[in-house]
Amino acid sequence: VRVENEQRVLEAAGRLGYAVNLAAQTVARGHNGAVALLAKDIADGYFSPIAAGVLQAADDADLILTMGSTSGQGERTLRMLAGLRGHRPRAIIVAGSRTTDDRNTDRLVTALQQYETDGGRVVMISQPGLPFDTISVENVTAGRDLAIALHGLGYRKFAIFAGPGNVLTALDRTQGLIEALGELGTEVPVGNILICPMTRDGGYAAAGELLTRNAGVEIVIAVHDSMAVGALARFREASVSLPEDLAVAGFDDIPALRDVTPALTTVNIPWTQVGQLALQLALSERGPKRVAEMLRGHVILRQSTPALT
Amino acid sequence: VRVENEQRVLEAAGRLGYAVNLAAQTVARGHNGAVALLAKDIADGYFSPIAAGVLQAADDADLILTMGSTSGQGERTLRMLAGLRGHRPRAIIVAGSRTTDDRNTDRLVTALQQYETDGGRVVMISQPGLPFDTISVENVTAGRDLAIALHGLGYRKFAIFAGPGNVLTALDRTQGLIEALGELGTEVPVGNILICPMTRDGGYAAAGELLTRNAGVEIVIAVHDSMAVGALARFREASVSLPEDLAVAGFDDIPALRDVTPALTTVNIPWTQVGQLALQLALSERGPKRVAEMLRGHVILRQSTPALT
DNA sequence: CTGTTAGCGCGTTCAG
DNA sequence: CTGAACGCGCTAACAG
Repeated sequence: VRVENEQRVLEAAGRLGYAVNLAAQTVARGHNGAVALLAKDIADGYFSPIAAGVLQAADDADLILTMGSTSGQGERTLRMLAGLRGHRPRAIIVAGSRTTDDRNTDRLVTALQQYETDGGRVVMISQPGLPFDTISVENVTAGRDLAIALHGLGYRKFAIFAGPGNVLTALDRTQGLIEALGELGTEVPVGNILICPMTRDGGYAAAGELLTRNAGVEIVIAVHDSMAVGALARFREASVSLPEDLAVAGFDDIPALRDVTPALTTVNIPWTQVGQLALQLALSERGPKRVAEMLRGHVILRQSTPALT
Repeated sequence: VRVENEQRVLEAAGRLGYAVNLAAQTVARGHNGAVALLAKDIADGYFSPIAAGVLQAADDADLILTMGSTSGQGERTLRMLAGLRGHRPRAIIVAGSRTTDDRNTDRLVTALQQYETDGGRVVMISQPGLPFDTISVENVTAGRDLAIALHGLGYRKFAIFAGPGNVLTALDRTQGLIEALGELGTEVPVGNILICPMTRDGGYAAAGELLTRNAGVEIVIAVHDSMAVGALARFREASVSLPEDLAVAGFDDIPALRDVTPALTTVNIPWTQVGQLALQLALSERGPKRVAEMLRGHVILRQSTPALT
């Protein structure tokens, strides 16, 4: 293109206040260049670290991210997916733990495969075992590592805020905890394993429940930090001194932990890296065989779980 | 439409995995039905209550919200606006305090007027004095009310974390504080007014600065809660007992205050209502004369500012 | 109520 | 390197 003409056009465009019509581009090209994130199980007000990881990765790649969050409802997830598809994203990333009893998984898979047939790209986060490229996290190992670390500090009387009974992430972490403790000779009484929503308020409620039982517990482990934060608030209300009277630990190392007292022991999960890998995968061509990568977390000991002397 | 035919079409659509092409709809209709939120000055990790208010309102109205956040940079805001326009939203809401020295305001106004000419709808939040429909907040009054309340509790030695020197919201709140205190006979020494970014980290840094000065202050007022939360963290690190040795107050009543100790005194700003009004305005036809509504906040006293005896 | 037709703004040909 | 023509999937306007 001649420079002179380019200038002339640009100048005219500026004068007339022209703005590209991305919708028209999308129609002509078949997709809109953006990546969609379909997130289930977003925890509470504290924005899910999963989403945050993908978001940051998208930002670094200078990519637009369309987001849809559904409250774990299978039916709603399907509707949301249909809506997202309407925008013709070049890739869809599905994040959030799968549940053991979701009858809609099949329909989800079908819809996503349909989308792939239409030329889209699908990447799953935290949902191993589905027929798509997947990035996930070693939740059982994370549970084991945390249990071993805390047992090493001298803790023996555990309570576990185990999350809902059907969320795989919660189940895996709980399993890891119980398994490792068992191998170390420490049993967790069934009564000390509390089922509750994986949210701040869920942790708050479970803490209240635990208080009424007076179970002589030394430490509470919540399978997600947001629950641990809620528990902290409830214990504080009940004038339990932390961490002297009771230790607390969580999982994920969410950013909100910065402003919590005492500083919370947790298992850092490299969500940013998960997000980057997922995005990278989403932008790449689909290979002949399915990618299935697993990442590990690492325990971070902080003031909420001092060594018992 | 005959029910029989509708069924037949729907069934075929499901079988073929049909998904509407919203982009094509947008091209044909001229806009995409969504409302865009162009937010400046998003505070820190804690998502701006302004955006949260609009988001909630949009959710209630079952509307899709396109968001663009710019870090207060005038140049970037313009580029972002161009990008948003490309998506053909039916309305654009511009949120975030205006600054006194932004040379790009004129260009922003021009671009937005161009958009209005093309049939779009523009609504401003917190930026009074611009030629568009506007919802804003009485920041001077909020400052005055908080000052009067705290003076009433017995406080006389104030420090103010005043935010950046060019953000109108920060300036107005600071002005209200100083004015009202002056009328009550309490002067705030210029050295006790700290300029800092309107973020958690800004408050954290300002608190550190204040500690080195040893100014004999009874109470710190930050012009935004996120700064107050940061200050809390810094004071705690320095083993200042709160609120015994030092009181702290903020503005906005952001949700993150729930998990902060001690509970923070603040001025609740009805951001949800602001968001609702803005959205309502954005969906309505533009009237002959400009709408300019002002909302008031109200002081909430909590444990961080006990009465001095 | 139904079938038909003309654009919407842009990418992608294919000639000039 | 440039201009013209076609088609993307859909809405709106119109005729049957």
